Amino acid sequence: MAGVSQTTVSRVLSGASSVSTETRARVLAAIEQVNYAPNHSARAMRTRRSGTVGIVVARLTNPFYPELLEALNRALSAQGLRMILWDAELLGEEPAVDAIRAGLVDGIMFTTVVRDSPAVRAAFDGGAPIVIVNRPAPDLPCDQVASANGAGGRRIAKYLFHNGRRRFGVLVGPGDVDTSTEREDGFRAGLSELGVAPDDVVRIEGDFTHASGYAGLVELMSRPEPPDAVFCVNDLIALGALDAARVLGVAVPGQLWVAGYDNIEMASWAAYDLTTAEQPKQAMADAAVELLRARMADPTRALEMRRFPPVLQVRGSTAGRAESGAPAVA
Amino acid sequence: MAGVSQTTVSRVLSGASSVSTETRARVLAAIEQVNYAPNHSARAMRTRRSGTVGIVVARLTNPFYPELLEALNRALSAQGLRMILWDAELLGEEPAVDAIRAGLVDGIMFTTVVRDSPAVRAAFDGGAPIVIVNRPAPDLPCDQVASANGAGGRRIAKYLFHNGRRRFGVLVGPGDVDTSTEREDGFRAGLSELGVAPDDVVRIEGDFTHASGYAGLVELMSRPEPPDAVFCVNDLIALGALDAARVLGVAVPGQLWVAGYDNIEMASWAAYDLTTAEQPKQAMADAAVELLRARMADPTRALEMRRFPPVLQVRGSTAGRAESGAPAVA
DNA sequence: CTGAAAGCGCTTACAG
DNA sequence: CTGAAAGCGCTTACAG
Repeated sequence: MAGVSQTTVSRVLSGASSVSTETRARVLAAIEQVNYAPNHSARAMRTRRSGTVGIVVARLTNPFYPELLEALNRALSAQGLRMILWDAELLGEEPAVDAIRAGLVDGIMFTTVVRDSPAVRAAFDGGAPIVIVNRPAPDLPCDQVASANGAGGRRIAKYLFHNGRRRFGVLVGPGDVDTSTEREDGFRAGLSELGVAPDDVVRIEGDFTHASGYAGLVELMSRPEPPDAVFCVNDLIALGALDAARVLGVAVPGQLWVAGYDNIEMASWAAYDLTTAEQPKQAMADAAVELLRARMADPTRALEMRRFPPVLQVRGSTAGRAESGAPAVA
Repeated sequence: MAGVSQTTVSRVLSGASSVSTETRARVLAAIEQVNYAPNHSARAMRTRRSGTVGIVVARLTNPFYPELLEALNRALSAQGLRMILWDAELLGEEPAVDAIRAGLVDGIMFTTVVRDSPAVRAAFDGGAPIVIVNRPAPDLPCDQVASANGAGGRRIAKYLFHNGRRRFGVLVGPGDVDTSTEREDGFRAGLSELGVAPDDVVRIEGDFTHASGYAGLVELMSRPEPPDAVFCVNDLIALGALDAARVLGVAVPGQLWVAGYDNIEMASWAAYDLTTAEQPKQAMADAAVELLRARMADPTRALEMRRFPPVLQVRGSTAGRAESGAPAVA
């Protein structure tokens, strides 16, 4: 090399300790010349830090997830961290959990439902740095970031009612997924506070897909007294519902109002123009990274659950009617 | 531990060398009991294999990329590999290239335009295991996988012409991106072979977004002699164009036919029902992984460029007219 | 079939 | 400000 010890090279690379200006220059020149790059594994082995965070996703076909992924990538990059991606549908959550123990990643984030399993349970109980984003899981002991789903559902209920809607449909996801149940429960609670009878809220369970929303709306509209407003627990379902309305010839918003949840990019496109509860994805991603780093720094700190209030985006699928506008007659 | 040497443990873990049945059982039991997980960094340092592949993406907001990402993830998982994800828009391509030298990843795949830079150039010239997927880059020396864009464009041209279309618009991406120029050139070549005058093909340059397609169609339809068919070089542009048609009151397919390229999931939704050239994403992803592994195994093998012929998906945006149907009058 | 030893490429006390 | 030495946790010849 260029006349100095390994130690010194390490020092100029880390920048932590002091090195004479002249030596530093000499080392830098040598590095440049040899095109030297420090070995990641060796460094990770010594420091016990990989600089990498595991992200567990599923259903990338729901545009919400790529959008969240971009936000997470931005938040991680800002902290000099990188992400390794696992698809829970392909492999389950075991590989991610194992990766923590193997030192492959410093921590992981789940953006999906976390199925309980011995390995998963052991990781949580062992206090591994894990954050759950987007899907609240009250019974799992880890830091969490989620939308204030209940408040969001309630807000949409009030918005629809105050604008004259009286017969409601709600298109929900699988019965055991908290994002869906929280939004639905909030919605129903909001309506019930306004005096709407439970019978005037028709519920159809499906999954978080376009196809499910499509089928759900077809079913709703085939009822003797079809609803005049439908709340879909996510945007993808709502887009499916709007497509079904289009095919059935149901006028939106003339005959039916539709609202979603998430505010994915497509919700704003002319074909849909969907009123929806926006999740502040970047803020949520930033919070998730912050919580993960805090946990890594102090494994004993108290668990935190951060809820982000959604912002109502009013668009054409509810006639663009202002949230606080005077009640209109249906 | 359980009465054996480190060497023996390593052997039962790797499974390569022979270990007596009894010893193996004893080791396995101990591993189970201690909940032991081998350290990834140490292993990677010794074997000089990380088992990880870097994927460089951008514009996850174009649904084509999440779909490709899922396919890549599937192909990599099948080989026991994992992926680390970089967003080129956030960080450029340097981190990925550096990661190879640092041994963080065994190779990388670019799914985006690769901007030439000293570091990038050095990696390519050094014969690093790199595969470019989706975006052909003829001047970069590495294995590549791409759609047969020229053939795809030509095929759409013939399809439209043989079904009576005579005045054409083409909505293209940035002028320096090969996917766009190849598709456009194929389209124009196909029309020219059929005797269509270049003046009957109006070209509008934009980018690969919904907004760009929207604006492009508005411009096309404002011309004195608007086209009766528009080819969009990707689906996202086509969806924007269809939304513009909807807003302008231009009937599709009555007044205007629209075709895209990619066959993203949304192309099949009722709101759009878009005729498009499908890219066989899983086959392309499988090929990319195969090429990368072949390169890792033999750095001296000849460079390969694999082209995948697209499959025409005929839908409502071109009246669902069969590809080989008798010419209809416009 | 099994083990002792070397070494992968770093960082970090410990000395000077 | 700089260096020699130890050690992170594995795998892989080399012996037996």
